[in-house]
Amino acid sequence: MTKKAAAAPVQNKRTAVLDAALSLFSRFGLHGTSVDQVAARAGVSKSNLLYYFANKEELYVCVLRDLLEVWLAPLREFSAEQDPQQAIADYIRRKLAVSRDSPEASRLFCLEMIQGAPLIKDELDRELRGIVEHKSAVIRGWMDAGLLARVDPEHLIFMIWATTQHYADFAVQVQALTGRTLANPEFFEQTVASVQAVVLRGVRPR
Amino acid sequence: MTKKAAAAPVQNKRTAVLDAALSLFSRFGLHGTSVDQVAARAGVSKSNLLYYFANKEELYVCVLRDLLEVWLAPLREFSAEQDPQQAIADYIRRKLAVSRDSPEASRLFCLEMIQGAPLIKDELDRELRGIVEHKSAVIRGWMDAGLLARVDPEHLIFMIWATTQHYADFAVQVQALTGRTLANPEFFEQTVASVQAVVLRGVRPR
DNA sequence: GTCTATAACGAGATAGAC
DNA sequence: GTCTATCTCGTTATAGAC
Repeated sequence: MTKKAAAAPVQNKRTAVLDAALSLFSRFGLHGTSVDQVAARAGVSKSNLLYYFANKEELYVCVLRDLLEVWLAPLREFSAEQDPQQAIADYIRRKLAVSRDSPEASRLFCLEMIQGAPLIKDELDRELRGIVEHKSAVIRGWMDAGLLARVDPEHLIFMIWATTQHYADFAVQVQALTGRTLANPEFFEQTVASVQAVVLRGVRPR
Repeated sequence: MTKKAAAAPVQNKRTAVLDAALSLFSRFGLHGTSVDQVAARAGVSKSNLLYYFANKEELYVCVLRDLLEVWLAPLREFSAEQDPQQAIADYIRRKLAVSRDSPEASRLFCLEMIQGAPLIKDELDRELRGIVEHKSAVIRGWMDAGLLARVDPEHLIFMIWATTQHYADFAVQVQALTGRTLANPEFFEQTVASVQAVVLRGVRPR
């Protein structure tokens, strides 16, 4: 109890710093963001921040690690027990919800990927590869059973990833062209429906 | 003639610098790249580079301007005179060809978008908005004529953009998961076929 | 047009008092 | 744990000779 009471403020500070860091790194990148800026936004001093995180890069990696979990969660839920059409529809909705609720995480993930993901490449290779292979096998099973039209599962997965992330990563462009973002509930539902419609028709068996 | 002979080397240097800059900016971003690095890669001295470009930001904006043209070209070609299925199939192929041939341009474009495109937002608003509205109208016309299933044209365009760019922007991830990139001719054709298949079936009228 | 030298600044990181 | 002060280095940009 006493331990928890003492540790809580520390955790709060760490969290505040991580939140501030995500927000700034996702907009300006690692090199475009100064430790000072992160500290200011988190409401701590620079040297205090550097007491919690040994250096800037360690902070960055911590942010990325948290990120990876958010990014992977919807894929982990993708289930083999469901009806295939329903599983895909649900996955699209969940992924779009992530783009709506954690656009900064999505953008930083994208930034990191573009730069070759030097800091999380190993983890990505290990973690993601296994999950994707598993989910691809599930999709392939559905196709074998005649429940889905035959398309390369990897390309199908890429298409869903790319399309759903686009609304977070290119939010500025989407906003410029449609006047809206996923934060608008009506636009969110319209987007879910459109993406689901094209993808589901695209894999519906003849 | 004499003028051209004198101007050519200068143009070559400018071009070399712009090429080097694109390559580095697209990997490390504006702040992650030093003028020194760009100069070294272009084979000129730093101060010489700063003779051609007043400062780093001007160089960056020049790179972005060239980029925008590459990025917009396939969309401009998107024609209303064609058969809709063929027009969409061609557009997907051309866009994937850009991802294969100019992955750095695609990545820098994405980087810039994520950061809110502060430097080219105005141009983007003007240029892109007009084209997209025009192409959307064409697609809507096809739908009205019963040649395509009814989907929101903007979302359809986003889906094609996102999916085709993904192979450039997330090349590292694609490589990690499939072992290949668009540089592989076989993989390129397989990708074109998969994306076309899903999208075209997705918009095929009932 | 091209180079060397250097000014001027910003940012990451550390030292040490409290 | 938190602060102030400071060290140190990399980088942009300029000055000025050739």
